Amino acid sequence: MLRISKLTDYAIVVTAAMAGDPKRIFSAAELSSETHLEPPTVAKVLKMLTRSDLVQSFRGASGGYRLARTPADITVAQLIVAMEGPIGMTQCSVHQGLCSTEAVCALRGHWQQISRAVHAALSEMTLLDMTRPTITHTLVPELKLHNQTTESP
Amino acid sequence: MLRISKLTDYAIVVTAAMAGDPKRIFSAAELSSETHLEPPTVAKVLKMLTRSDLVQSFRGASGGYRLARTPADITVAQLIVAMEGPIGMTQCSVHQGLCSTEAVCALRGHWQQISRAVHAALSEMTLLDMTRPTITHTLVPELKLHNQTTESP
DNA sequence: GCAAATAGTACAATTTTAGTCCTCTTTACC
DNA sequence: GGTAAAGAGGACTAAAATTGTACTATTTGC
Repeated sequence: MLRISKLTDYAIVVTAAMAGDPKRIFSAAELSSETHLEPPTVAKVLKMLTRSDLVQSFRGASGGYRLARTPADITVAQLIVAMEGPIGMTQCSVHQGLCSTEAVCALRGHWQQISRAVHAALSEMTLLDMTRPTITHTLVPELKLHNQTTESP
Repeated sequence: MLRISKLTDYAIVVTAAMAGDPKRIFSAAELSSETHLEPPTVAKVLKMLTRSDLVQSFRGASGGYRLARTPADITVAQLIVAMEGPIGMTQCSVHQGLCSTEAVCALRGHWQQISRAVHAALSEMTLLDMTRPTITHTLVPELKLHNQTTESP
């Protein structure tokens, strides 16, 4: 299915919640009840995002977390990279020399191109976009055509 | 890392090998030695691709496999879909109603948009492209060369 | 009929991922 | 200063997905 991990998914849910009030400092517990995710999970995600400087943390009593930048300046690509490491669809497109068939396989360069294209697509969507209604935003030219509204959340 | 499964990777290696001589019928054993992948693995991949009509199979003695279309008409997106099912980065972008937070999470429509964008990027790269030297082809949305409109699922 | 080849299914082992818990450090406030 | 709230960091367990393989059945050419 070409999927991101659940933890990455959670990271986006949590940061999208924070984007609703970008200046405010949220405790992990608050974000947990707002997103309906388990407290330990939310805490784990926030720690990871802090290490990548996508959110700022404040320790001590009345501490918590806040987005490090405005929602418009945080992309889905950045969030995915923070949680999973470099975007690459195959091992060989990220690390050289780990694949046993690398010597006889000419595909590595192509995978790198594909990964860059996917990365570019993911860089088009910001956290601000994620907080807006679905229909307004278009990502790639062709997609303007079939812009259907499939859901009502 | 946002990756495809190894089996999907193998599928592309195997079909890329077949693309070198699109008319020829290859046995699974031949493709195994050509790609340096284990015979059972190659067999498994070919069976899956056959079910999705990306390769044709010929049973019986002197049987084997052949690409069902020309390499230019088979995209990486199609191969990924054949191996992994619909491209969707989260469960909710493929199946409705399985995510427990769906009721309170407004992200589903956005994930569908993102998935379509990724699908579009993956539809730009064909098996023919994969057999060519790396440097010539660029794929990043801004530099897009050809607009082939493959349908989104 | 026999040999070569694919079809289909099932399975065991490995690897990843998820989720939780525990201890330590920092800070606000009385 | 003491205490409680909150994050930091790491370790660990359980569960799930992925892999790779094996086995049996079926088809076809000679």
